Amino acid sequence: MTDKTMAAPAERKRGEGVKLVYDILRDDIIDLVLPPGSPIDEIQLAERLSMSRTPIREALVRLASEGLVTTLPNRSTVVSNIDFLNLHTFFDAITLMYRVTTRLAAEFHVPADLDVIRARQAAFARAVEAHDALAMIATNRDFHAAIAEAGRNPYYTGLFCRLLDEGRRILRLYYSSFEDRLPQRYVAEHEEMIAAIAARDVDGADRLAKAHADQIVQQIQQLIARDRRQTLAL
Amino acid sequence: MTDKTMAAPAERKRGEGVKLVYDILRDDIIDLVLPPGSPIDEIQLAERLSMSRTPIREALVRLASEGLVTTLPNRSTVVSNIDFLNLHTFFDAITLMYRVTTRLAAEFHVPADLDVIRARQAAFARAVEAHDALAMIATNRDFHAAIAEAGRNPYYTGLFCRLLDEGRRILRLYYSSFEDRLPQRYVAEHEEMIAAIAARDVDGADRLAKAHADQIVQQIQQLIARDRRQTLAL
DNA sequence: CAATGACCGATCGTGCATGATCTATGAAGC
DNA sequence: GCTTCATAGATCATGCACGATCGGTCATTG
Repeated sequence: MTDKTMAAPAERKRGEGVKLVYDILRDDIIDLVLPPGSPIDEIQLAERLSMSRTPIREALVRLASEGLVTTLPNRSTVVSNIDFLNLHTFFDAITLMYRVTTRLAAEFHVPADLDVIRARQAAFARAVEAHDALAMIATNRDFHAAIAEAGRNPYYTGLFCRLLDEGRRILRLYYSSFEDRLPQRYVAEHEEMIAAIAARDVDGADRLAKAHADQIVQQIQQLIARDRRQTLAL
Repeated sequence: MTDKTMAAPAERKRGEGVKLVYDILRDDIIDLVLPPGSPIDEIQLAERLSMSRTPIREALVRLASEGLVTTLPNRSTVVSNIDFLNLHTFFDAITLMYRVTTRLAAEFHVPADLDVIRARQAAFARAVEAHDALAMIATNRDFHAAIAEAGRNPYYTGLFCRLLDEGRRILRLYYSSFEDRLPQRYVAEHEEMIAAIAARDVDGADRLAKAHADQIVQQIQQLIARDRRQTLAL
């Protein structure tokens, strides 16, 4: 479908086939190259990637267990829908994960973690500078994932990354309506969070994370509300 | 290996093979029938369940994505170890999940949820009555899973159930050392939690959940410490 | 006579079985 | 101790069969 997915007849080593398919599909789903509801045909994919159906099925099983695709028994497997009715559960969970991961990062980080976090923040700032909304979404996710890693709780990082990826899908739906004021604010908030983490100010980090999460939740809700009005206006 | 896993040559419908293998392996891993580190041979399993390797591989992929098994590339897949060094991350995460799920249950439950929760509590009480430690562990998990369901946040329930299952594995290692005093206390604490949920007392439910979680964490830590001493005494 | 609904077969795609191949490991030989 | 080779087991390819959907045909009814 995309040029990227077409160009994969290169030699690949044994044992990397499943991961290859998994990564491609995961990226395409999160980037909405495959929009929710798209059917995923094993045979087409097998031909496109010039491999057999077996590794593709295994990648699909993995994606299904993470909720990114839904397999209809004996029929097809489709990209999972975004459940707009239960978005509040998403907001609730991601806000909590923002908070606990940032808290733990302030508590348990080591100097090397800060280097990674600052590098991710720099990438985010560059994306904002370049007005590249897609890059902003991706680098923002990486920034917070790095903070979570510094907290060193794999249970939280696992859930948090899932939620961040789901957030990427949602934001992609609306990224065209981004304004420049908010991203600049995010850059500043990120800097404050880094400072709190570096100072091992757990409560401060928590407070900033909560405020940051509320910002993002509010932004998404506004984007959705705006979209609703436009839809109704037709 | 067990009689249960042997008895599976019965007819099965198309599309249920993977789920069958997945459920059997999952139960055996959580119940420590397959202790951590056990190698899982696809061919042996295929012969034992009289099916081909394909559905077994797909079940293993699913288990791997949930962290219950670890696949060493191009070698074998083994049952994942319990990481005793990082147990504190487990305790931290499960305590938080106890709290948020109980809070949400107090907020969002409907009357039918309470029926399920009370039924699970009755089953737990019966297990305590019968001094059946294994049943206590299992029914306790079901009780809290029911509370989480009543909270209606699939992100939390997903992580919480994973943590509860991991807790089952840990407890199984030490279940022989259970005393009768603690389970009785758990029954009483469960009753208080139900009352708080039914009364929609969010803060009270939170407080009780935290106390309950602390109890359980403390118990596990004591069991481990006792085991350490015994190990050193050899 | 036209419209609607049930039955039936073709077709597509998944679910499972099995064969072929490669890789890592451990044992044997130098 | 290093190299070579045999072997076990994972990884991938391919073939077959079942199940579901879709279109057509025919009977029934207004």
